[in-house]
Amino acid sequence: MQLQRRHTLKRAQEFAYVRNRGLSCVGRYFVLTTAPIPPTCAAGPAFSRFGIIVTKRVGCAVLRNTMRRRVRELLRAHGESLGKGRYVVILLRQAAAGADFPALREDFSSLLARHAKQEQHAPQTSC
RNA sequence: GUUCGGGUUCGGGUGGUCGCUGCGGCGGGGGCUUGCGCCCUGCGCCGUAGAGGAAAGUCCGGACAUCACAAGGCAACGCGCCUCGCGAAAGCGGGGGGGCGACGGGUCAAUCCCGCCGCAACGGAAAGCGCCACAGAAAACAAACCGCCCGGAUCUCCCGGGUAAGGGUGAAAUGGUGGGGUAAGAGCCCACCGCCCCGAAGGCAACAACGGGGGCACGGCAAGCCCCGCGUGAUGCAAGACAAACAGGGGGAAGGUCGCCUGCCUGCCCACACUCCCCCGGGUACUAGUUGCACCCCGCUCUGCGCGGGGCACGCGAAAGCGUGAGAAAAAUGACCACACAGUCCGAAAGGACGGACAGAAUCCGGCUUACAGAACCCGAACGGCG
RNA sequence: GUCCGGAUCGUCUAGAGGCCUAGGACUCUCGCCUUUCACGCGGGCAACACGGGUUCGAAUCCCGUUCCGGAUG
Repeated sequence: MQLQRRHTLKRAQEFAYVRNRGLSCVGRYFVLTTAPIPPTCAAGPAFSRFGIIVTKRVGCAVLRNTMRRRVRELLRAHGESLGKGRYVVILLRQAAAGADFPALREDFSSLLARHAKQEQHAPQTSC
């Protein structure tokens, strides 16, 4: 799937919305949180929007850039299974520092499966 | 050839598939227009460009911008041997001078001299103030604890005087060695060395061969205050410029006062409400607008960052010349695969495994500092081999 | 991004070149007191972020590094 500028979350309000309202799922390297797109958003739910959080405790700037790019690549390859019309926030944990791409991919796909299961059981949260 | 030290350059390569951001073209969509057409775009395709030597730390210096305009003084801050070169400046480099430290040698010995190597923010301590703990008799300007010598005495012990050679303390103690001299001593006198002053060959200069004079005083710290010389207005692209909408109201300040080059003062200028401050209220398009801002200037122009000319920087090259010129904005420059090339580990070998140093542009440029695997080249030193 | 400031026991701090082998309070710990606990009394452990330089001598002065914090739309 595509991952252009319009597919990214930008404002602090949007990140706070996902953290307050969304369902989260913790893996070895990531914390995945998703929420339905808010009705106040003027844009249609034609696509999902993603935000990646890489804090300073992950490492120096070069390492943070590399990890963020690997997560972007994961989303580009596997992000479609999260469905459309959602806000998605992915937080990199400290253990992810220096993890290579196959390990990240394995953890991410298992996290996606668990997240889909959780989504089925949980009722749709009211906005 | 090996090792060590210093310097310069480079600091991962080639190809493929998929992807991201900027720009351009074509198409799509939207808006305006009767229309030609113009504008916008969070869309698609194609083309093209896309992290560093330190991009880092933010330690210096500039460009640029604003503070209405330019000026002087004080304060504050920075720099500080001489000379040459580069540079806008900061700074960098070459050479030299004196200084300090280690080593070796000279010498009876030394704080002295010579050689060699290394180091440094290296103006001034006889302009002034301050500090120099402990120890020591005494720590900065004069003094004398133990001693030594002379004289006296109530004669081991005390008193007066002379002395600064010896002892001990300290980071630092009133020039050093030898000789003369003396009651004992002392630059008291002499020789050599050192030091200070004057002159001076030489040197662009810092400096200084050498000569004369002086018995010799002037301890250290200025990365303590300070003095001398030179320099600096302040604030920083979140500087600033442009554009939309709206609605203003109330209170206060000072009459030579507010503001002003924003640490202080003077001077000058402007205003006398159109100033400044406070409070209440209103507006805010754009996913925080556009620009500054991504080589620059000029010309042509089919209006396309297209062409031409000139200039700047960098790279390649012997030269002529050729090539290149990131520009994001919750922030692109990536992921994977293959092949060679370095590197580490295991192994006798074949081979196998691991796996790319330090590190990510944010207005730009020049330096400084810090981090750094490895490669190439050059210079110097030591050791060894061959001729 | 730009511009500033700071670092001392586990915590909060004192310190302005020698009195510092760094003081105080809380904490911790040992003992005393008490039938026991608390309070109190006495003792102990425990720090100058790191690396250079100036100086006879540095927590203090200077330079660099590391870490932490603040202001600014």
